[in-house]
Amino acid sequence: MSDITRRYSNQQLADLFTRIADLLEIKGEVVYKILAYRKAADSLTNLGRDVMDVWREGKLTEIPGVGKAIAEKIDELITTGKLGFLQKLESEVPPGLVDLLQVPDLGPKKAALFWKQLGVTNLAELEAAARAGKLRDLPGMGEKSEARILAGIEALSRRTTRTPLGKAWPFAQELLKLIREAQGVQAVEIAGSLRRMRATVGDIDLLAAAADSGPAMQALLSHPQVTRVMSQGVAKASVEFENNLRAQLWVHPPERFGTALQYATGSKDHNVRLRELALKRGLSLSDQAFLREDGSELLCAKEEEVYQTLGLPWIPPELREDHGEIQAALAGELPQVISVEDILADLHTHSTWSDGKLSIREMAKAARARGLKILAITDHSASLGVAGGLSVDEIQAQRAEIDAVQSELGDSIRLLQGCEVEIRSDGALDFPDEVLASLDIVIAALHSGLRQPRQQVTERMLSAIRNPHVDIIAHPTGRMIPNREGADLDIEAVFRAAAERGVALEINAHPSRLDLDDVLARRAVQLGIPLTINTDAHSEYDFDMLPFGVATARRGWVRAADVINAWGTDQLLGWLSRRG
DNA sequence: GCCGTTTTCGGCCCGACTGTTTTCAGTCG
Repeated sequence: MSDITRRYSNQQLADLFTRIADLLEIKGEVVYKILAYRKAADSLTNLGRDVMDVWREGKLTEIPGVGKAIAEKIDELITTGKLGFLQKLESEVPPGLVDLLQVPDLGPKKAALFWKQLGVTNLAELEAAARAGKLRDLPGMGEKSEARILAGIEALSRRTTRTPLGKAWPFAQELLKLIREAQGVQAVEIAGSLRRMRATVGDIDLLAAAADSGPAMQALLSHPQVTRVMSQGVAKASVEFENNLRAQLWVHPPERFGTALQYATGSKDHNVRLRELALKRGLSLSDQAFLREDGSELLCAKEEEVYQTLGLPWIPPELREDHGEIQAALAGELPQVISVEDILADLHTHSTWSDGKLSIREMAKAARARGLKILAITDHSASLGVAGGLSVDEIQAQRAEIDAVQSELGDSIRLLQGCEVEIRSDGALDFPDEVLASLDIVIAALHSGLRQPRQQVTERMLSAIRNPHVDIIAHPTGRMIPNREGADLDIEAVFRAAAERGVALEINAHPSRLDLDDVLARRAVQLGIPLTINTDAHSEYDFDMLPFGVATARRGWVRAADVINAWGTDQLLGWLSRRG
């Protein structure tokens, strides 16, 4: 085997193959080759393992969607740091053209048209050509199309990235309420990536059931914050809001709601698989209905009926990514994924002792009101000065207050004293072992030095995991959505150490973290690592972020048995006391 | 370019909407 010239992350490789797909598409290559590159890119993003490890094992072609040709390209990249195929492609198709594909309503055919007819090679040149009125005279173009592209370019500069789940969800609830109240609306549901609970969403997809689509459509279009109506038909409309969010509403008759909801929920790849399955059964599946070979329709009012018709159990939306869920469902091996009701404890919360907004008593009451049986107060340790970290003396004083609140609240909820202890930049923990030993639960976390080199930051994490008093690693990668990537951890090494020591890794439920993410959570489960889903609550409101963490776990195929705070009280307390 | 209860070649999903067109191509999800 040749040596490594350059290390690539899964995402870097995925981005390169996406780029190849974009360039090939503009070039006019056959669609299935393009789809193959996109499939490989998606597969790499969702692999859950470091592709470098897979390469080292010589098992690249075992990655779904990676065959001989793409494996050779990955190998060439790693061993030489370059890819001849891509270099040649970029000499044939100006690389700046891929940016054009970001413009709404502008796809590869038009990008090629502007390039070949007008010599446009990047976004700036396209904008200039549009302003000069040069687009409208091209074949298939007109004044409206030109204006649309210009507006799209401007929208692009306004737009940031995808919208975090935590921002899109409450706004969608507001829209849902509005549409539900419209006349004749029998049902309305969130669909798309938001229903699948992806960490970020491109837009908000909504689906309503009504015999007459008019009132539901009108309800959306008349929302006071709508700044632009992007399309508007009988069955579908899409709009943009002041906050730059976009929403899309489909309205279908109630008797067709099942197929429509299934269709609108996606993912696209999941739907493609379902349609393939339908064809094998002599049925054609669309958002409207199943079509039999004799031309008659089979309608589904409920989504369950769509799956039933295909011989499948209903598949939870969070699993619908074509990441093996259909094969698992066919084999009767779909996991019973965890639900919010399974969570009986919150093991990572803060009080006014550090940077929380509520006292221990208030936190305990808020947790109890939400049905939790156990609450761990885990304030920050001293070196996290910005968060008012506690000194050793303060930690000891805090115990008395926790005991007092415990005796006041009796058996209604069990309080644990813990700490979110800082993993210092040299890898040492913030408190001496005897202090950690006195606590009921110890969470270790990185908050600083996240940009350290891979080996250094990984070593810090490993030394924390190896400390016998550490029970949980909070938000392991330290990513912040949408702005900060996680630390450059050798996550496989972290997983190995956690599996060996039985240390639980957290899925932090806050929508700005969701860390571990779905992909890593799934890998952790495969390795038998205990997980924990916590809110990291700093206020009462934060407790309500739990569903985001649970959804992330569901996306990672996590079952209740994999999550220590979904265990029974005795089992969890037993686990903690055995760890010491 | 990938893949295999259709198996080493020949397949690889479906419809709405828009703007351009007089019947369709491009884009999107």
